[in-house]
Amino acid sequence: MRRERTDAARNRAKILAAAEEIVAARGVEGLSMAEVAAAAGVGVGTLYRRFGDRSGLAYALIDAREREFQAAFLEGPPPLGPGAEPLERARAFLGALADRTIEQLDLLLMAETAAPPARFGGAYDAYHGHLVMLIGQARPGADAYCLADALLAPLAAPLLAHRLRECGVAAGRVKGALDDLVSGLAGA
Amino acid sequence: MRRERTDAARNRAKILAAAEEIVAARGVEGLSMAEVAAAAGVGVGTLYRRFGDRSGLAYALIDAREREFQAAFLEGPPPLGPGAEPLERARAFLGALADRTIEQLDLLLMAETAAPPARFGGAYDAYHGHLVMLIGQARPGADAYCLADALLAPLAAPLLAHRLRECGVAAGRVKGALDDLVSGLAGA
DNA sequence: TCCTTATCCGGAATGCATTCCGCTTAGAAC
DNA sequence: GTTCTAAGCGGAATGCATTCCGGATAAGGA
Repeated sequence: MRRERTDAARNRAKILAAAEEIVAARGVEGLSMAEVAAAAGVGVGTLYRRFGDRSGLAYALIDAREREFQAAFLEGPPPLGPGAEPLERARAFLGALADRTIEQLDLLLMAETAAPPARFGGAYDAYHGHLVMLIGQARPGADAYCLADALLAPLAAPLLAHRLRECGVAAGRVKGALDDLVSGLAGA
Repeated sequence: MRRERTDAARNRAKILAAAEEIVAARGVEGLSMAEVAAAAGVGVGTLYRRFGDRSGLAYALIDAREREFQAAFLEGPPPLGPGAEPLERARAFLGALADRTIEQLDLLLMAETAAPPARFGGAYDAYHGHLVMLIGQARPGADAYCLADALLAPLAAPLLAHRLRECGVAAGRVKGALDDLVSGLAGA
């Protein structure tokens, strides 16, 4: 796997910029592959070569704003970063992730039509791995791997979007429920 | 809202039968709207009038096998039906739902591309309501509504499909994790 | 039995994601 | 500077879900 060719890198940047602009102007629904390609001045084939498909493009847009969040929970100050109790970190992490998810709900709604490989790789994997570590510290005997999935699942964009937008549920309640579940893990 | 016209009812049945047949023969991927319409001997417009869209058709196929399950947890014998402790019922229910979800994974994968209204109405609502009742009994003060969503979320088809098929996770582990979470709710 | 009309039907038309493939070019080797 | 080739490019072609709308028809009332 060699370094990306300079024309390819240039095109990637142009595409991302064009996509951001379109999303800002007309929202996520207005984001059609043909239009992004035209705005970026490349062919649609190029777009697919770089991002795989529509949801791959959405993930790329999300990932651009992803780095700082990962830094915060990996090496930032407590309670998110190291220093706090594992379950307290887990609660803080899930709360922060909920906020983040809500912020980018439309983009995530579009991204989550992706096929599993893309969907559960990348950022999901990072979140999952982080939780596995924290749960493993707090409850050495437990199936941290599956518990981490179970705690991440309630933050799926479609469910969140429905509850917050259609049912009038407040974000705080969702976080509260997750807190309860994490707290329940302590006593076993 | 009057009764369905007889020709409409006949077409609905023909469409469902044709769809079942195609799924049995070629799997869910082979299920194209045009093909179902042709096999049923109706126009595609009819199909859309009746089922809304592709995922609506998938839900209709699933719902056909849904009645008996609902009966089991509403009025069947314990531990699924009435008679057992609420949290024990909740564990039994989630375990049974997991089995059921895994059985129909392909159909659900197709159905869950649906927009929220269809996706979180119908069967989901029934499951959710049931859990809300059980959690309410076990923990009067808790936010049963959000906790129920959180416990149902890990059974989302895409996550389950990925973990079981790509990662080699056994179904029992997923159920075990849910058991742990439910058990954690007891001590609070 | 004959009207009336709300409901339903069919399938052509549309729009968009995705694929395909022959052409072009960056960049390494000499 | 020249050559070579893997990587990249464009955009026409394809396939499928979804929409549209003029024509048919079930069903209740006169």
